[in-house]
Amino acid sequence: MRLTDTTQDAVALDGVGPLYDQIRRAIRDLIVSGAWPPGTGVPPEHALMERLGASRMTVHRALVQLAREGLITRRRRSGTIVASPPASHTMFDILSIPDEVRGLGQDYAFRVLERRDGKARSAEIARFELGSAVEIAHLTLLHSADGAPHVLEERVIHLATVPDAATEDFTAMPPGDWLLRHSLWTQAEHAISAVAASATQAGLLGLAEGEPCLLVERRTWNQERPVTAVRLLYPGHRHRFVGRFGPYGNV
Amino acid sequence: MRLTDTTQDAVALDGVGPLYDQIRRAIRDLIVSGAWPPGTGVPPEHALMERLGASRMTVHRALVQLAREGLITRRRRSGTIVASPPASHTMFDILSIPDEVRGLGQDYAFRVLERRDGKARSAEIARFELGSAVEIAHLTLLHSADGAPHVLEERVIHLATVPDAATEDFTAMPPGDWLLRHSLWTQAEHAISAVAASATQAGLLGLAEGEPCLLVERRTWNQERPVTAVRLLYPGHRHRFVGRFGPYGNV
DNA sequence: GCTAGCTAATTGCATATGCAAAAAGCAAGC
DNA sequence: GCTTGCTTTTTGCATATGCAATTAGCTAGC
Repeated sequence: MRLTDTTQDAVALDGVGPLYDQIRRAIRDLIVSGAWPPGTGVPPEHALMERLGASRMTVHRALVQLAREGLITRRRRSGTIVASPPASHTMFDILSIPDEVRGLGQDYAFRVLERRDGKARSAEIARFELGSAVEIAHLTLLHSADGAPHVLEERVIHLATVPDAATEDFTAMPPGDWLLRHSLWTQAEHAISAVAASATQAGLLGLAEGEPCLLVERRTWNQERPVTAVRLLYPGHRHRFVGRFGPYGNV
Repeated sequence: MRLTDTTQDAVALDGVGPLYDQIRRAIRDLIVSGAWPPGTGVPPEHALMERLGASRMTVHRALVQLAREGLITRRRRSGTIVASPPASHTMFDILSIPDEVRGLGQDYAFRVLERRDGKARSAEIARFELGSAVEIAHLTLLHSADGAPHVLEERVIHLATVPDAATEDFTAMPPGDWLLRHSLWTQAEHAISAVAASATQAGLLGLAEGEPCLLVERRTWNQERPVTAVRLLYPGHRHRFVGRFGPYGNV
């Protein structure tokens, strides 16, 4: 089954800038907007050439660049398909906590401590910088690695953007992973800071009150619409985020 | 004055992979190795074409890609020159603390609290993962923003790699910035964690003992040779590192 | 000396052409 | 059915050509 009939979609050139770049952007927009989801077959160069009235080399140049950017993968004879979004591109990327734990060679488990759906309360509005009166699911979870507390997660999901979340109980998969599969995001904002664990947090994480923790806050949007916001509290003495790179890019 | 006579350097092709990519890598290597420092004029396309026996389009393709990667900048008629390494490419990049503070619109100042040159002592060896008996300069500094403590820096500089550091007193410029101008780096490793401020640290930063701080540790190398290692301690409640991006790259 | 305008160097872009390489799918032979 | 090899589709690469756009540097005129 073909997921998407790409012949129906207008690869629309906007006339600004070089032709190859117009083509590149037009296809990129179809991909990032979700019109061509991962796995979709991109028309072959000859087809695009005719549809766009450009030479094959020009179309080729656009596609090669998209491939280098990781938006598409190309194989001779098989053709070109839309790639899955890269799981990670910096050390603060959207990453799955199960993957993170398993990547360390430890057993992963999680537990939903609390859940409440409905209009956001004032504490939540302040903590997550929400608009007033938005409908959210509010979750608190504890992730553990080899049985020991790993990270404490507090999350809100915007039900207006992700209505399916209302009927999902998050027993099979933590909400972060579920959202990666059931929603799209186009923007994310991360902040990292150091805070002292409150009494409650310390209790859940097995720390003494006031111990330093790394707080990772992340908010994601899909085209201006908020998707989710999460605060991840990592025990500081047990955790480091590490990255390695050179002046001209990651290695 | 021409910094570098590029006509003397061998743009050496290795015969592996596509020609345009061999050319790209050959020129990239001359740049990242320091043979063509920033500002060096890259030979024009016609010259490379003759020297390499390739067509102009092929040479062009290599140069266009290097330009997109930020290694060179190109202007019609003026030609192509080696670009300065990008100051920053993720939120944990090598960045100048003066720039960081001034970017927040605050006044910057710094003070060297302590300095000792000589063989590394055991505490330093442990803290910075040094080899034994390496010659280092060991510095402690306090950076301030609008008169208030901003970050506490503890740094070692490998004198074998950067001998000039021995005769520099770091009054005009903090060592981080000085190193950016007086040494090359090809690799860096960052780690970020949360720690409690010790009594001494708390005193210098104007905190209470035990308050959470963000600890950024960074080590840099130039082709396997260690250049410097630094531990930056930021008051946690006053500091956040923020980054914003989309699934397909920074915005 | 100064300015306006020309010249020429250099990169940017698009096209056409031809061949190479990979690999999916088909056909022939066993 | 299974394998072998051929055909054909699709991308990958290199070249040649021609023109456009930019602009450094020169020149002529004042």
